[in-house]
Amino acid sequence: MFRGVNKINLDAKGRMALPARYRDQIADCCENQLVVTIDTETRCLLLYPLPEWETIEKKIESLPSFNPAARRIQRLLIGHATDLELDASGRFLLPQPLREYAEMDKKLVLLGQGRKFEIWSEDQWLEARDQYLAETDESSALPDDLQTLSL
Amino acid sequence: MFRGVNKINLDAKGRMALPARYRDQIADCCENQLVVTIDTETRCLLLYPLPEWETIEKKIESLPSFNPAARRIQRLLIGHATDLELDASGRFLLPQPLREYAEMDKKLVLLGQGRKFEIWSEDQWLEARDQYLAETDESSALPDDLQTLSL
DNA sequence: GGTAAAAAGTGGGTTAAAGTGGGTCAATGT
DNA sequence: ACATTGACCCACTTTAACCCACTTTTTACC
Repeated sequence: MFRGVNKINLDAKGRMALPARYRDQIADCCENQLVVTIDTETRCLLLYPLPEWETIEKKIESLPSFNPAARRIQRLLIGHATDLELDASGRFLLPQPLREYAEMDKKLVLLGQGRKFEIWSEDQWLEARDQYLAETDESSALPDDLQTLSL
Repeated sequence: MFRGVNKINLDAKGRMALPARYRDQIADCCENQLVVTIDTETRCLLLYPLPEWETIEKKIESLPSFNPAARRIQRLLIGHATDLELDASGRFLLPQPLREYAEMDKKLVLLGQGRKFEIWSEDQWLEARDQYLAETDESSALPDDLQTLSL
């Protein structure tokens, strides 16, 4: 389970370092094999351990090719999914097209999100977060089984 | 499983290079024998490892010849299918009629799509992608078993 | 709490590999 | 026979993988 916010710098070559506290876990669960792809709703990236991604990919891939909604998801998610491997110092290269998509410059935020991470440009993240905060919990409709969630 | 976006240049002779990261896989699964054909829904091309194509071709061939929709698919897909072989530097020649169909000039995008690739003119791809992104996940009707897909 | 040591983060140089362009020659068909 | 096209080969340019070194932060121990 990945948790937490991490401010990270992208270097001039487009590399970012995975924070040290996640490295053991990543080495264990996927031998440093990761997959990044785009988030289709917001301009951020999703980072999965390879096995985790593969289960998702299988479901998406087996959808009927003539269904337009299926093609859309396949092209967006599988189309942008890129294999990554950590280098000796725990860094990886973010593919240029994905950096462009998420409007990334130097300052990034890595968000732990359970079985995956999200990677945001810091500006985009702060903006999105403030917007979320501006909405009240009541104003956004939750699925039924979450109405009773107790924090 | 093929994944990912790759920006590729078409040279003056109409050749494109298969990105190095796919070469081993292609050499293994089909000894560099590929088949390219058109996508019937959008102006892009489909690139298959030969064995993969053959199974698809068999299915298409066995469709009833008196069904007009079947004839359409047969003519379009099988009709445009062209065998390709990688040269020593991992490149292949895209047949001119297919280049015209997909409105290709210099800048291309190769999209990994599971068991096949898609090849787009970069302009066409960006346009199609932006259009997909403008649709929300909710608005596009997915098959039931994917409604619950959790990324 | 301060200091030293270790680890993490960061930057950048080097080198090998990938990508790209183009010339030549052989094959094909007119 | 000639023109056109594609296969093969070679050379140049660009990129990214690898390695090393420096800075900063954290941790441990005094």
